[in-house]
Amino acid sequence: MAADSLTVTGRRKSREDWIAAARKVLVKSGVDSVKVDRLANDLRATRGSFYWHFTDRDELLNALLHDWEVNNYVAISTIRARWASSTPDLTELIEWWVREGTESPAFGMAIRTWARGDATVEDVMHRVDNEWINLVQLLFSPETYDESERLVRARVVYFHQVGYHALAMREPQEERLRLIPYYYKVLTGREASDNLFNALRAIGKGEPAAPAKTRTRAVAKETSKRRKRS
Amino acid sequence: MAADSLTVTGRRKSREDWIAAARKVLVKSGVDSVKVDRLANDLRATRGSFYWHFTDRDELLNALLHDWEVNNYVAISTIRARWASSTPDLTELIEWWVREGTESPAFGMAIRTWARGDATVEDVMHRVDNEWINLVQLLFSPETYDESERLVRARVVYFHQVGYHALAMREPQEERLRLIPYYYKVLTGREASDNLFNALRAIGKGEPAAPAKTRTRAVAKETSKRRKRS
DNA sequence: GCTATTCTGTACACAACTGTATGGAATATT
DNA sequence: AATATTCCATACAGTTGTGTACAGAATAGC
Repeated sequence: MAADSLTVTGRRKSREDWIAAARKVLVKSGVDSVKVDRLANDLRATRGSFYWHFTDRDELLNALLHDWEVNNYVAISTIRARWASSTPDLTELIEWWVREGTESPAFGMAIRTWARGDATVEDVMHRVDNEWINLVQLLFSPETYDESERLVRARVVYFHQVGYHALAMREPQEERLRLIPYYYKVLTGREASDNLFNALRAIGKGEPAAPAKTRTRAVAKETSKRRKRS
Repeated sequence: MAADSLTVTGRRKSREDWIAAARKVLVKSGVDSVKVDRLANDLRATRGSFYWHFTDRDELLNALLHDWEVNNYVAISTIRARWASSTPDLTELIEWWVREGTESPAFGMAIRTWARGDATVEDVMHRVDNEWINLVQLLFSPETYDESERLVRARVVYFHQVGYHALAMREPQEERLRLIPYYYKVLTGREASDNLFNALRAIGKGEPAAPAKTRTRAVAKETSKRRKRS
């Protein structure tokens, strides 16, 4: 439990250690830079270890993709569950997105680029994106908005969020929080609620970022089935 | 002039041939897949040729980045010029973005991923993004919107567009065009203008896509100065 | 047609990777 | 403590890639 998840010196390397190291490289330099050879260096281990945990470089890549997929589904259904009992509100999403730090969005971006050259990855990505868009649509009730506008509003909310990450914006948290009510207004067409202001205040004070933690945790244990990369 | 820009069989390979081939790989698989070795295969040439045109693999990469930057500035200042003489309207941007086909946005995405691992690329990207956002802000007059709302509206427009590309949405042109008036309404808060409908009709009929051509044309000739990749 | 210049292929030296085989270290089990 | 199991380092064989050197082909200039 006394984890030092960075270089993981000393103790033996678990499957998850390799995946974590791989994710770091994936995020920073893309799939093609994920070389077991370099990971071994990073982890101060040898490739011998790797090939005990994984049959293949491909299996590692599968694990990476699978983790991302699962993390997203977890996030989506958590929010969906919350929205089943109370009125859906953009605040919930904003909170989630603001809290997910810097690692998780970068992971997403890496996946998206990867998807351009690999049909399997692209499929996963599209499935996840569709789920998100479906979720966001719940924000706009069918009574108030017609079918097409609902779709478009949901897309704008989601695209805008993904775009934000794509730009790798690095503005101070303070400024980001300051602007959020404006986003709320532009995206929903309504003035920001008290709910939102309270949530922002909480985030500003550095509350324990529960959601972010959930999203980062590795999940897959056995994805073994070989996936052919196009 | 009788170009067959794909495999470029027969005739000698120009610097631009190499760059074009490289861009194709960059877009599909990321920087780290841009290997002079493979490009030579693709072009049915040998590495000997490459190393006459370029001192380095790095020089090729520089050229790629430089092209992207210039293409963007060209686009931005074209629109800015148009908006100097007539009232800025989102229609102009939408036209531009819809027309730029599938290659150019993918190029942008590749650059964005590349930027995560290379500070120089990141700088270029941020400069370009800022220029775009400044441009888009012209859509929202300071008389009608306060400073922060202007910024946020411009961002939402731009982020949303980048996000759209990040998702690699592939819906039929028809459907895309159908939804555009809704986007217009959501993004500006106003109903779509006649202008827009006319523009959409023109695009629907497959007008010569002038802007897209401009953006795709290679530009750099000598970028030689070596850039250190982090 | 001859010469100068521009471009390309081939050969060489070496670095970065993948995957396999295997002996033995580290840890758990009794 | 002895034994079984899990995990890792090393050595080997092969592929992919970078960059240099140089001879000579292709093209342009005269």
